[in-house]
Amino acid sequence: MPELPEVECVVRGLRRRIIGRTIQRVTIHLSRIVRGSPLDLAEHLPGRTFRDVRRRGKLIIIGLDGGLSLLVHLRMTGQLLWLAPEARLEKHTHLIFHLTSGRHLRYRDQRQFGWLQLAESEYLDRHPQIAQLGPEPLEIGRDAFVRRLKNHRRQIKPLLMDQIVLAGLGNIYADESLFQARIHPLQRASRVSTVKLNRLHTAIQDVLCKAIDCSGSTVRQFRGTDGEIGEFQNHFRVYDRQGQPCLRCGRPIIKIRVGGRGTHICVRCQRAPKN
DNA sequence: GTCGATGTTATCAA
DNA sequence: TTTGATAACATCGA
Repeated sequence: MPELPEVECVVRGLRRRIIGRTIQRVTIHLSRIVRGSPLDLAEHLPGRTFRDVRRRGKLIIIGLDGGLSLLVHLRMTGQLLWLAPEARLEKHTHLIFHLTSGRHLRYRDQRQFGWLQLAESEYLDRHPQIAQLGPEPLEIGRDAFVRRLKNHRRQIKPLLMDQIVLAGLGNIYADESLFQARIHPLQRASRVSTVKLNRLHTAIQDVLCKAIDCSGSTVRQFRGTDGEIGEFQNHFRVYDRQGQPCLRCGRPIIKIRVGGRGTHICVRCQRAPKN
């Protein structure tokens, strides 16, 4: 579910809520979602205080005192919810942080693909989930971005979604960015002109920033930390708009399959590659 | 009831 | 090097 903008909104919500709060205990209802030893987590977290929350790609990094960090990946349907202890226990709640204030931070995940993992703060940069990640799309400069993409002969959409190449784009924002830059998702990256790649760099930053301002997109069931839904889905120009007219030229948006993922394009605005 | 799809990613085969 | 298929899982809509 969540891509960079959604994860960024969760991170901001967490910052507002949990910094300075202390964990009293942790209850784990589905141990599979904890990477490493679930017992470690239940043993080492009580007594620790949340110090900072940040994001790297789609990964949430929560710093605790005593040199520990908690990594959380929401994958498709993960949620981190800030709730009163008496709040109804919703289905698919797999883990609960009971804070000394009495509040709950609950991890919920319908499809159970997401995970949490304890890590030593000192070695985060070498953590496999972090060390592998490509640059942040909102931080990389235009020329570095163009050089990075030009290096590859792959189809540009799967390339954009490859977290080693660029960290944070997923299916929705890849489609929206390619449409805005007027690039066909099947185009080989090395064959896209510099002009178009420049445009893509701008498009990605524009789309991601707007989505963050809209609190993300809620297509199925994304929720922020306070349970709020996003509203960027109301601004989609291609994603999930198959059959509806292109907002730029009027041609109906079509849905194709690229790299195994549903992909939305305007065939007039995004010219098909010749090969 | 069945099938295919869903915002992610790891892995394997070709 | 790149791709497609498959798998993890629950739910929804056709």
